[in-house]
Amino acid sequence: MPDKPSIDGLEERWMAHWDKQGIYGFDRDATRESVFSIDTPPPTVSGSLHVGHIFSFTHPDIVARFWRMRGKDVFFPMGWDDNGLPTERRVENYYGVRCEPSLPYDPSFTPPEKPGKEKISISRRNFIELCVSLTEIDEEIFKNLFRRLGLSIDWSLEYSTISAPSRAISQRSFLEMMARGEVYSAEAPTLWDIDFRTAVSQAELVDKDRPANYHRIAFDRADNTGTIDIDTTRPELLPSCVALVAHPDDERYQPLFGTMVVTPLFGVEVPILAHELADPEKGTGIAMICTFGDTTDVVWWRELNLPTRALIGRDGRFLKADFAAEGWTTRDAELAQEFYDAQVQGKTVNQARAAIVEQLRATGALIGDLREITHPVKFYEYGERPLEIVTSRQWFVRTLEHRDELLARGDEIKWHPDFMRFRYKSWVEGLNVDWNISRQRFFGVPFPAWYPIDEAGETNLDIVILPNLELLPVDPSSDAAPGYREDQRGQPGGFLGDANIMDTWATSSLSPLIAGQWGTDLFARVFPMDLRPQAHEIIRTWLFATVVRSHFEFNSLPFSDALISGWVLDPDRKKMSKSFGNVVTPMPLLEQFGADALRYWAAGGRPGNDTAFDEGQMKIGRRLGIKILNASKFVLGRLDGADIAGPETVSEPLDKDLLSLLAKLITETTDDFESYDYARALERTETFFWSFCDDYVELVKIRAYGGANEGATDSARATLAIALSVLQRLFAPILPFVTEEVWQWWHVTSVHTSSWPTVAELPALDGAPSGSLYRPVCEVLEAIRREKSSAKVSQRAEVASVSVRAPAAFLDGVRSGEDDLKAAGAVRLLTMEEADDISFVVTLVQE
RNA sequence: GGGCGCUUAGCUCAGUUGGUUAGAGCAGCUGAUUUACACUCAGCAGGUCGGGGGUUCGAGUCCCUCAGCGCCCA
Repeated sequence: MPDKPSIDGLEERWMAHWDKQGIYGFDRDATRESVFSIDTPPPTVSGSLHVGHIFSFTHPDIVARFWRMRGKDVFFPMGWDDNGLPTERRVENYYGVRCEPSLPYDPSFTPPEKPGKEKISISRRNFIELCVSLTEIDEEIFKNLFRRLGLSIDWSLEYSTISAPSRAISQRSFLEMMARGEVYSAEAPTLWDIDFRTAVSQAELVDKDRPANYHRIAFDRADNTGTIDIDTTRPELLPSCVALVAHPDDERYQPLFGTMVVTPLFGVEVPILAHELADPEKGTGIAMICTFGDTTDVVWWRELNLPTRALIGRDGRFLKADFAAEGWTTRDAELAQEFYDAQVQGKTVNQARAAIVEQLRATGALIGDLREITHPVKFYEYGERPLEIVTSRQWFVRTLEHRDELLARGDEIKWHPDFMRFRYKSWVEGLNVDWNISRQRFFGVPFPAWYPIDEAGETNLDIVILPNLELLPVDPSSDAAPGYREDQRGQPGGFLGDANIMDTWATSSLSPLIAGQWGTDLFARVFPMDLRPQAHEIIRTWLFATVVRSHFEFNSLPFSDALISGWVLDPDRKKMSKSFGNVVTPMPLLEQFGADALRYWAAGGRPGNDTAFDEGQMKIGRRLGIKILNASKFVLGRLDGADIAGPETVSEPLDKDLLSLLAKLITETTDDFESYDYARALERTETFFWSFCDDYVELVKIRAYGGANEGATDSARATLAIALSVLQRLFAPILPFVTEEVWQWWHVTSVHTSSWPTVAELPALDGAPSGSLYRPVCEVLEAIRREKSSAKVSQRAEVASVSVRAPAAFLDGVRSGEDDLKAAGAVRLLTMEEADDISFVVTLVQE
């Protein structure tokens, strides 16, 4: 025990010690019943580290530490989500490169020190190599932070979502879904980002409010009896128009249902149809359906069996169109073609809009002025331009037809806090397309699939060649299809590898399988997991996807409980995010306040509660740590090391009463931790601890030094020792470093592998109501202090007399601490008199 | 448009199933000072519990309603 204990430098010392002792290692022989398993969120390492990582990873660590002390074999792995578009973007910006799949591999390529003005095009393999090497560096930085924070991770269980084992598991799960018919490929309208040139899924959409203009356009009725006006924000899609639509109850349009109109400029005949999704309040109440302007168009197209006239290409420019083609009834195909070829084809959306609007105005089909509006537009979450919907071949997981089962799974989860179940429910209820898991990108898990090329050189996408499980992981763009030679790639009679990669969530949703090493004996020892800790913004992605995969693969939940952390808000209560520029980086904070102090702040964030970044709380946490050091030093200094007395030594009623309060604290905090209310447990423990230091320790200080009554001295010492031991352990899950420090002053093993305190280890209580003695004593002590404070004298100043008038029960309490009160308050005379009300008269010794 | 949260002291938040005079910490103010701790201790002050209505012997807590903030879904 040091003379001057210090809060600084504890992290380094104890981390090294824990590593050496391997105290957080998972017992590979543990049975499922004895295990508490955590499906740790694999952070996206290409994102920047911020204080939110401290916040949200502290929470599961507190839970892990609690259950470890409760005797569970805690399975607490760590993974890194490195595959996916965020990493690609980071590599592109970090090195100034761009992936160009048509380029050959350059084994001698080294990236420039600093990114140049122009992006360098490199091969897919070179690009992926950069992704791998950069994520390794990023992962090391994250790992350092998490170790410094004291997360009780078993680092031998570390994984990454792009590693070979992860790829093998991801591909295996895909193949099993194929075999069960849960995944399919189809040519379908696809949400498409024209900059990243990839499909995205519904879960990756965000609505952004954007200004737009309503254009009122007149369609001639086919029988020349007049015109129908529609409002649209996307007049450029006029050549893709396949119908007009109004609400079936809309009396204005009811007579027109089934009749035909003619599109302006292009002269294509389209029907007027009825559908509930048409909003009578919006514009003129009748809308044009184009293939495809938005997701509602897709619904109309599907449900009304409309033709496809998709004209926007994967680069966001208009494709070729043939107005004389079969299925198009065009009044003057030649005229339409001429205008389209000259003004629309090859143009971007904005260019085409300008040309079409100009022509509409010239022909008089544009009615009145444009009307400015602001409306929500769908974007890919990382995208800069609105999504388009293009037709492409993609892999889909069947979620829509399992909606009811998936909703039932959501009900089965124990959510902390409970109201988070609504996030899941409303998401599942709002699903409108199957889960698209294929991406036209580079750094991800490839689909284990090839397609045969016939003798004529045509690829047959309807025949999928799949590998055997023992070959996994495979890369169809470098591994030949089973039964083929590499030189048959792309040749007539040969094969073609599937060039797509999987969505990041398609792999990270297998985190329980990856961390649990599916296919080995470990898996059954940890699955289904006990806990999924995560942030609420990824309920619709990671949590939902994990439930889907586990439902299909095991017909079970992947975890029983979900612990949802809130956000870290800046002091102005705005969400911390890179784009706001209000992100706080954690390392300087760790250095300034220490890990325990940051954990203290994080522990104040109840499940689901957004929590303001607050250095004040960190200071308080640091102060608490210092107090624990000093209080421990004092109490342990009162005990002669060797003869720490057991519970049977506690003889004084006042001491027993204090311990009865401690028993209550143990019961309550244990309940709190079991129900994931670590914040409440901390609050109770902290309150008890400060009162213990300021009141109890002060009261028994003199007695504990030793005096005439040996039994009373031993009783005080034993009580101090018991309380200290319990308090150190109650704080341990939240403040692992300082509690380890003080624990090892009097124990040879770690506090983190000690057993959680129980009421049973305390002295048997006499059944007296908790605090009935201790509290009156504290009240008298307070009265004495108050008097000294208002007289502006030292707390050590002598008191001539204290007279207490109170009911008998209160006086019994005071009597139990009579000697302690006189010693602690420097009181010469303490008198008691029975009365109905409580009152004190404190008379100081006159100087 | 539907849903979910939140609104309590200057600030950050507790307040379990309705029950004495609504709590804590920080900040503020007044003091104390060397035998665990100035990285300390004691004390004081500070609130119409977002507004309105209702149920009840009794409402921060339950019901209705309005307002503001935040988020989720469409």
